[in-house]
Amino acid sequence: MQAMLREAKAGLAKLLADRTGLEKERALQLFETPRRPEMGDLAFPCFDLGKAQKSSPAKIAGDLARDLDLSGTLFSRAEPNGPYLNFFLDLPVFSGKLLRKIFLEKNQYGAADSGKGKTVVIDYSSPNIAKPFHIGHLRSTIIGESLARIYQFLGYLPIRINHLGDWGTQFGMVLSAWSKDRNEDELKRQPIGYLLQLYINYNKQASENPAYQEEARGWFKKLEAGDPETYQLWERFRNLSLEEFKKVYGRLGIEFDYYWGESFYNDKMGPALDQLRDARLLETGEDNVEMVRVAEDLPPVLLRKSDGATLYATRDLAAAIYRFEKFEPEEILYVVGRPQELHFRQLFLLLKKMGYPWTDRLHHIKFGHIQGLSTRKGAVVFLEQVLDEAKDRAREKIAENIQAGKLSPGVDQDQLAEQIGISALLVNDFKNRRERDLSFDWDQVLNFDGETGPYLQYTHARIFGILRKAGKPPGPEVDFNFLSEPETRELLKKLSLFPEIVQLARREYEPFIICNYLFELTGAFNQFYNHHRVLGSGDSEAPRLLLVDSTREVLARGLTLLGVKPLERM
RNA sequence: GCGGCCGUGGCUCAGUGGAUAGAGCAUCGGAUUUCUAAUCCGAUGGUCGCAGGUUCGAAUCCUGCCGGCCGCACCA
Repeated sequence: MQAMLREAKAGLAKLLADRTGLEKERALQLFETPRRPEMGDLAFPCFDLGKAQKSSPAKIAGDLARDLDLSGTLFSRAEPNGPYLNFFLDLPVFSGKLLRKIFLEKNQYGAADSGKGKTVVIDYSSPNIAKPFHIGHLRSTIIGESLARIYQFLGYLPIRINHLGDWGTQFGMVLSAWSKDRNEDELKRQPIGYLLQLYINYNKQASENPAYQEEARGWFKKLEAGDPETYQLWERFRNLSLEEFKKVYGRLGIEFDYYWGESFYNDKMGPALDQLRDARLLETGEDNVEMVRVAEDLPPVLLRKSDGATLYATRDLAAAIYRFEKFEPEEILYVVGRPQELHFRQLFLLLKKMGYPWTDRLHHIKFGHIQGLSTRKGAVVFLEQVLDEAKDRAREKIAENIQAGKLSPGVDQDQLAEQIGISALLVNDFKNRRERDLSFDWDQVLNFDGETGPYLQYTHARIFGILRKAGKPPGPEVDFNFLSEPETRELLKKLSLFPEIVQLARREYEPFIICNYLFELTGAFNQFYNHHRVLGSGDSEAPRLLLVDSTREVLARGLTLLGVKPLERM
């Protein structure tokens, strides 16, 4: 699974294929990483060969170890170990190749042009207008942003779309509530909080009194019909909410290309519905609702309510068609929670039924929802609260470090605390595979020890410390024979994995893979750091400086791909 | 009821066909005259939910059961 440099493996695979008759591709797949470093750097299990040759895997491993000619490869020797054939890197050759490559490619190490000329539309974040940005929205926001950066790094042109929830019946409620009891001062003071309050109160009343329900629907119909006054009011609410959201995006360093909320597709749904009608896919059900049956074992997709108003699915339908026609993307990614899995399955099937040939380019990038995100009293936790608490915690540590003389009092403490807090929050999320439900735990978010954002940042800052004090820039003309200790070897191997890690993260739409890798990388670096000095280490100094600088390059790039800004001191 | 996802040390999670199942937190013990101790080293801790099956080999694949979460026509 974990792979060394691709060429290194490919070379070995060819050797093995020539010698044994095994297919090269198959051999390539079989490579593994040995359980423990002493066993070797790359392992080849011989079970398949044993079966094919009707011989014992252990004997085959032994024979191969004796017969293979490794000259010209990155490996110096092969050793049988039971049914495994273990290869050992020729470290000076390997480190020389690797570190020179990173030195030359700089922040493009791991990048690719496989996405050149291709566009990918990413639909993410998408909070609801008039509702607070709580930490449940964080996942979509940061996963989407990270994917955008990963795609960009691989040469794609990402289109970042924020599919704001700015349309729908719930808006009718807010408008209706406002019409009954408005408070301009409150709206100015805390726009989202106030609009939310209107919505909550109204919703409560509506559940008891059907007349309220009716009235809200009436307001939404009016809005959808384009009534100027209603539209203006709606637009005002929308802008107020958007301003609030942009504050959060600013803190996270995120900029969208388009804020095309659901309202944006208001005039694009008609044609889509006509098309469905022409194709005789649209059926009329109970109370005149209009719907399409997409599969026998799935519920039908409702596209029009009995009062003629549209639904979420109608807008998503129009959006998909519009986006595809406008951008002709290689892929459209919907970074939306797993509870909406059925909705997207239906949507994709619906588009397929309409005859669009690109429906296999649509992907629902689902993620688990956050458990326990409410306070003891049961209120939702706002994202900004969490961010501010993490920031406070970081501020304490910064103050300690200044006191201890590890950090100059001149640093921008607020900016630093902000960045550390953000990394804590983001990494707390990226630590887990995205489809898993995430348990939100204050103690965990505010703990800066171990596998955390601050750990990654701290490692980066330490590296900067060394480079700052080195006094001279690292160079590639060094004696690679001095990079030989076990800790050094492990760090080098981790560095070599980065390009494939990025590819894998894209293939699986999984920022976690990069995050997890960064923990392996920084873990290896910190072991190296605690066992070996760089500055003043004589002949080792120059090669170690190059190694450390390469680590900085990869760590900084990895953090950036996660949406985290690397810190130079902390 | 139907469908989907999940069940791995006290807690949070990696590992999804291969070697003695890993990490972080927590607990206990240790490391700093020298590049930041937000670090590192060590110890304790697991019948991988349960029962069958497939395989040379299963945490991983198949079947059944138990437990939890989510979704299932006019919310988004």
